Amino acid sequence: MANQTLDDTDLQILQCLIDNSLRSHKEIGQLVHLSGQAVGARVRRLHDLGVIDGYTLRWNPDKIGQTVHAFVTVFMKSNTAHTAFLSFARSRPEIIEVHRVSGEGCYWMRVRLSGGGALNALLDEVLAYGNYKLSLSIEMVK
Amino acid sequence: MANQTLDDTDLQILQCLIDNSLRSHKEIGQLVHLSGQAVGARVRRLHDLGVIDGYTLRWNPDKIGQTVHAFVTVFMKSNTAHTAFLSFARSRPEIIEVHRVSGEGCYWMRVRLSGGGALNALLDEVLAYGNYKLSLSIEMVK
DNA sequence: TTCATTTACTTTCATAGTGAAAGGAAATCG
DNA sequence: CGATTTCCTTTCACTATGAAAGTAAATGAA
Repeated sequence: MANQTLDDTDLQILQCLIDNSLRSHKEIGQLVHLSGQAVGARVRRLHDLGVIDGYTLRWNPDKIGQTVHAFVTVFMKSNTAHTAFLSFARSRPEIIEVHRVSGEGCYWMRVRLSGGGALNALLDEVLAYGNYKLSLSIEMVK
Repeated sequence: MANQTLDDTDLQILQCLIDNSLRSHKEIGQLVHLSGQAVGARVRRLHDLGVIDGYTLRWNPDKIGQTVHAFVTVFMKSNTAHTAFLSFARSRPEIIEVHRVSGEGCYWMRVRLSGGGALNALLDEVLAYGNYKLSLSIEMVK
């Protein structure tokens, strides 16, 4: 296999697919001056290199009733609570994303819920592991 | 057009596509007991209803050298800085996502950068609009 | 230099996925 | 009761795809 590095064409293809992963290789090929098959080969390489992890949707949670979008910074109350907290976080589908962070708090997470009641219930459960700070997203402006 | 509501099958299809948007309609159809074409029609409806916004990639920014992933909460220093800050944020490709928030600060944003130097430079610019709090993502654990 | 190898591409071809159209079954409604 | 609507299936034509074969340029060794 070739060089581990990506050239400009690879990045262009990547950007193009991030924008719309259904674009055909042929169409992308016209942009980057390659045949569709050559684009296909590069996409496969991006996959092999681990640059591309998978294909997914851009979608609208509030259209299925998940109107609350919030960010929660968690401050663990003890050193032993970490693994328990992690398995809790992983088990909850309303917790979309969790990061171990340095700076403010120990963990940061993004949650999506159907309303204030659900948020209240979730935060109550978080309290078992530590304190938190909450930011509600009013609008995603970018 | 039909009812505005989505049934369980629609949600199953949605979940399936979020997991892997390249799955064929036929394969999804086998899961939800429909023909591929019926799945296609429902996917089109999800599009029309605005539930599905587009198709994109799950990918790995650190593989292209963007190794720093950070969350920045911004506290505006004046009421007039908002629009300027927004156009600044929108113009910077390293600022991936921006939300207006209630709770901690005025805005929350996610940034991806090539290293500490770039982060330092970006934060310097943010200081023109207000103060900030920074959290570095050590690892995305979910 | 010359020949062999590698890399990355194009073209060709067989296969699979797609949307459009036509037709059918069940539910709704006057 | 028949008409309409909704949602589905089947069929069909078209397009996108990956595999294979062939080509051209670059690299490297004798």
